[in-house]
Amino acid sequence: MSQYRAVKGTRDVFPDEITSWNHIEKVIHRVAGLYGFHEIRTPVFEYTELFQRSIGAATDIVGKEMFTFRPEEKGRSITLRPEMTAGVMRAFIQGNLAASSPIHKLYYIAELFRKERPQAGRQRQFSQFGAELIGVSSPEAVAEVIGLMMQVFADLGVTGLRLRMNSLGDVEDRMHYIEALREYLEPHSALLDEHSRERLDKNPLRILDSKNPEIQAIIADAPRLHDFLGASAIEEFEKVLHYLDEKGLSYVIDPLLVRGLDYYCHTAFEVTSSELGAQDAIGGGGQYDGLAKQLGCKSDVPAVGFAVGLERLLITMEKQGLLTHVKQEGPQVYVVLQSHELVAHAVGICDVLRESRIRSVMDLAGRSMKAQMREANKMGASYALFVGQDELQRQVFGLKNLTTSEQEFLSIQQIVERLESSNISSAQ
RNA sequence: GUGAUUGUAGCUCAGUUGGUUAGAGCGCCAGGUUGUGGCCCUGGAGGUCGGGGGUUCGAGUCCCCUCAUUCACCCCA
Repeated sequence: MSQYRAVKGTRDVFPDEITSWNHIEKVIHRVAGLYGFHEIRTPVFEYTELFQRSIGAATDIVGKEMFTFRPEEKGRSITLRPEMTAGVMRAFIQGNLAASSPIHKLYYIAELFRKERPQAGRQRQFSQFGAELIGVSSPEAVAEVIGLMMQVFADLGVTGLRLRMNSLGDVEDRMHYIEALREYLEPHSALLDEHSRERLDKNPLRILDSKNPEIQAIIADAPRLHDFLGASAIEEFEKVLHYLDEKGLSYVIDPLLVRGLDYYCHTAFEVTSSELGAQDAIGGGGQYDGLAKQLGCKSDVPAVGFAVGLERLLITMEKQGLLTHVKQEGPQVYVVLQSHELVAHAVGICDVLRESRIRSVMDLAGRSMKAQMREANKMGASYALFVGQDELQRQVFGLKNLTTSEQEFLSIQQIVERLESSNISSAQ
């Protein structure tokens, strides 16, 4: 056991798993492009106030889950990003993107950090793919964003997901509701657990999605958020649902769905996977029409977005057997040396092959031919190319097809031609 | 932050009521005649049994502490 381990809640991704990641990322880039979204990258850390102001100082994320530090003793406090929306919005405002176009469609694949106790599907460093549509948050825009997210799942072959929808109304609706909820809960406060009691004045909405059955019983008779929504909010929400119907996306309306970030309003949604255990949210998002202004933007900038947990997506896909076919590509040629003294010739041959874009490897460890053949086989090489005294003298080398076991003797030039043509056919 | 769980070779795990040089499978390395893989066979390397203390004639096996893991609460993607 090594003295040095990866930090708690972090992990290494080794080459055999990278192929799965590449596969997922490729689909994300393709689908995002299909919907006209452009990639954005922002710094991994931001000034701490950005998150306090956007996510909400009373939220758990900001309250106790952030990696915060002060690089200079008297300098400003900095935080490793616990989510992406705040940073993207900050960049949007700072870069004055609004000046170039009223609408911006951005997406990202990014590493995030949250100081939580690690558990299945929950790491301290994790990655999300997400999209932010900034400038409009009409029902069409909301539906497009949800459509993008669901199509990524669909294109990856993921099944059995549950999409839950809710409307939080506008800020005023919400204020009224929070008051009513607080009024209802106050008399029950003795029955609430410690967490919920604390939230009662800080963030009462969060009590709604508590997993504690006793609290759920109390919540059952609580006033409903839906009854506090204005007519326009209801109308908008129904339009969103209509678009989802049109797209053939199935969903359930969950009046208790509340998201943990303060900036959400109107439509909120979450996708859960039954393959996941306790941490079953694979993606979620909603509208955040007020965020830009909260961050100092002069004009109102409505927006919608979502984020998908890539580790959770990966776990789900693994459980559904969607990654077994994604394998690392083996080399086309494994150059087998008769003896290690000929190593310089093998280097030269590899150079020639690689110049012709033929993926080739050779043994660098000086192993026996048998070991080299075994490795070639294990790597999934298509051909073995034998280099020995005879070959070098005659300048004709044995090329063995490792699937058919057929072997022929060819010059390097002929070998290059042979493999280049197989390159072309495999590319098609 | 709280609770529980586990911690023996690179990986997955066995290790009987505490008793001699700690095992298996897979993987790795080398062989199975003269320059050639996938199957099979043989051999080999590799572990201060997470770390520290204690009980005992004797501890991988019991006790305490510590570190780490995993799962759940919580939170969220």
